[in-house]
Amino acid sequence: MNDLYFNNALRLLQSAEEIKARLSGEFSSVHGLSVNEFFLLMQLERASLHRLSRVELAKRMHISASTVTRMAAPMEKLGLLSRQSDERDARLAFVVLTKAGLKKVKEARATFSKQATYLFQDRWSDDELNQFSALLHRLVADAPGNLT
Amino acid sequence: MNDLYFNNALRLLQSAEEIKARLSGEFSSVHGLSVNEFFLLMQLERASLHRLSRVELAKRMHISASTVTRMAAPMEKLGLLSRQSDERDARLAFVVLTKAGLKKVKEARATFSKQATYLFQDRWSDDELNQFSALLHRLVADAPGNLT
DNA sequence: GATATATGCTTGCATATGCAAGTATATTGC
DNA sequence: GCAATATACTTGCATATGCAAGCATATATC
Repeated sequence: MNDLYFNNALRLLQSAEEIKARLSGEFSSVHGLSVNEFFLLMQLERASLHRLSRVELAKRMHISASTVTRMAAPMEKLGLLSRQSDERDARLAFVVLTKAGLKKVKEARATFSKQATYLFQDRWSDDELNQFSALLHRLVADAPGNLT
Repeated sequence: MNDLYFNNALRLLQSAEEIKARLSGEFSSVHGLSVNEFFLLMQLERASLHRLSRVELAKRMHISASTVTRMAAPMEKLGLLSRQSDERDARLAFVVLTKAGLKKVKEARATFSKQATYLFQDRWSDDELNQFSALLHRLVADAPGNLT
């Protein structure tokens, strides 16, 4: 058992929980979104044509296909998403970001950015931030849903 | 909006999700535990007298008190935990790690460590690991449930 | 071209979790 | 010492999520 590996992984997970806990309150009150819904919008914002099949979205978000179905339904009612079928493959049901969805994700991104700033600013230097960013990049660069 | 802060926070959250997704499968099949149950055991392992009140445990884990109640019940049936009241304050119901629970958390820690090793080894040098660890420490050092 | 297999999505059920209300006990203010 | 308030825990309800089964469509095999 290597304590250096162990501690790093543990600290990373605990840091993520801290951040997520801090984000979730503001997200729901200000934007009416959960953090996961925000991530879904970001995946679509980044995708070509602002759309993804449900299965692809599930893979990128590390969630099940059924969860995508159920997450998308209420956001579609709110007008943030719409549904689009594929002409060639009738099985496909794309989740598409609407104009309103695009606006929403940009607003929510500002909240996320503000919280991230609180977290790192005054605690880390720009050099350290860049180091950290480069190291994390190696962990997520080849992940299917990497948003950075 | 500062993209450096934003990207770091996002990468950190995405890395954590990657790791958690990778861990959860092996944890449930090998140890019969969820990752969160493992974290609960680790909190108790680290606590003085191997015990914590439910409220304190909830704070350290960023979960609600009711979730602690419900997580502890089945683990108590399995003999990993027991319940202890306080003589002075009858409201308190400590969650106590049993001998079997201590054994289980040590086994599970080996799994966690193995996965952490897969993740970082060959990708990061020891120097980088130490840098990363120090930076993360600043994020979680003052958190109530910091396990490192 | 018919059958078998694979893929994408949805739905039923089980589990996990938070919030708010309820209950029991402690503490505070007077 | 009593009433008001605070704290610790539990429970009912609502929401979120995964798994497995089911359905529709596509692809492969022959």
